[in-house]
Amino acid sequence: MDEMPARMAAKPSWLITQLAVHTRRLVFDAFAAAGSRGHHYRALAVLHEFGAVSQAELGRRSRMDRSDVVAAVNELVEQGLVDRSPDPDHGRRNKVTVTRAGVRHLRRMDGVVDQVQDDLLQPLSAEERQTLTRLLGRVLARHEDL
Amino acid sequence: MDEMPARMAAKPSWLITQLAVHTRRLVFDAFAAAGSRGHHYRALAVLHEFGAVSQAELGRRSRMDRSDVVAAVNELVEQGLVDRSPDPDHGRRNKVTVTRAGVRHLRRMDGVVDQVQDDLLQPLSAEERQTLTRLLGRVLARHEDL
DNA sequence: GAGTAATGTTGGTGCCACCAACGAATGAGC
DNA sequence: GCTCATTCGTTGGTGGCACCAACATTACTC
Repeated sequence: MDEMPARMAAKPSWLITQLAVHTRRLVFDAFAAAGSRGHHYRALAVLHEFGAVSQAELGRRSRMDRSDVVAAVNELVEQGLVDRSPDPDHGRRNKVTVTRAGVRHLRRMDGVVDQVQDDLLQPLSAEERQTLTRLLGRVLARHEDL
Repeated sequence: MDEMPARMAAKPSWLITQLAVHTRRLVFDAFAAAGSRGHHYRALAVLHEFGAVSQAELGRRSRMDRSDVVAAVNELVEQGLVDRSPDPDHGRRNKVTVTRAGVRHLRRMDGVVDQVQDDLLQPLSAEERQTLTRLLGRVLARHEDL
């Protein structure tokens, strides 16, 4: 691989965005091979951990725009992995729930995701992986609450 | 900010791609405020550090697709920041060079980029920043040569 | 000299984040 | 109660970034 400018190679912003490109590809390929996609996994994860929620809350918890949630839920409904029904207590709101098949699919994808972590962090020791995760978590947290 | 699923919050792949979103926004906004863009900075950095190169090499060194290089160089030429001329020794190849104004612009953008690093890593100490940079660099290097 | 590779260019694709607007419905302040 | 602001689902669209296919032209390899 050709050498890149030194001023770029040393910048955290470059390292993060560039590594994210590779990461996205790993994740995308792994999901694609299993017939799924990132948005789907995120939605299923939210529904599994927080129970039935509205699409709006689903979007907030999975960091997705409302409009993207619509598409994701549409696709998941079509695959029988979630159910969408109007919330009886709440006129406008939808209640989205994972199906049995959805939970099974989520479990499979959990395995896929774990595999990706291993591919991604291959050059690092267990301790280094932990350090990296901790530091990234702190930086991200800072940027999430403003 | 709403809580996200625990299985996601702990995954390096999630932390990296999600932090990259915030990073891209910081970089994009900072560049936009200075009337520039990421591709432009990358191209100028390559030209400044490696001298006059072909568009193909420019793309390889800045991790851009050849087609994206065409657009970036077009725009930079229009702003007078680079010159594009046919390589005399090489029929098909173009020789791209930074202009005086291009170097000045690059220097300004260097300052902008440095500021972004500070915003980005605010919660970390100097030592932690160094650790993070080193770990990210190692992981990225691994994924760049296969 | 013939076949392969590289170059610049055009014109796409797709993911992901995001925005604007809208009608419908809920919630808060008074 | 009634008004006003907010929330919700949905449609349709933007833009950055990475990437791919094809093509004509030129260089490189054997």
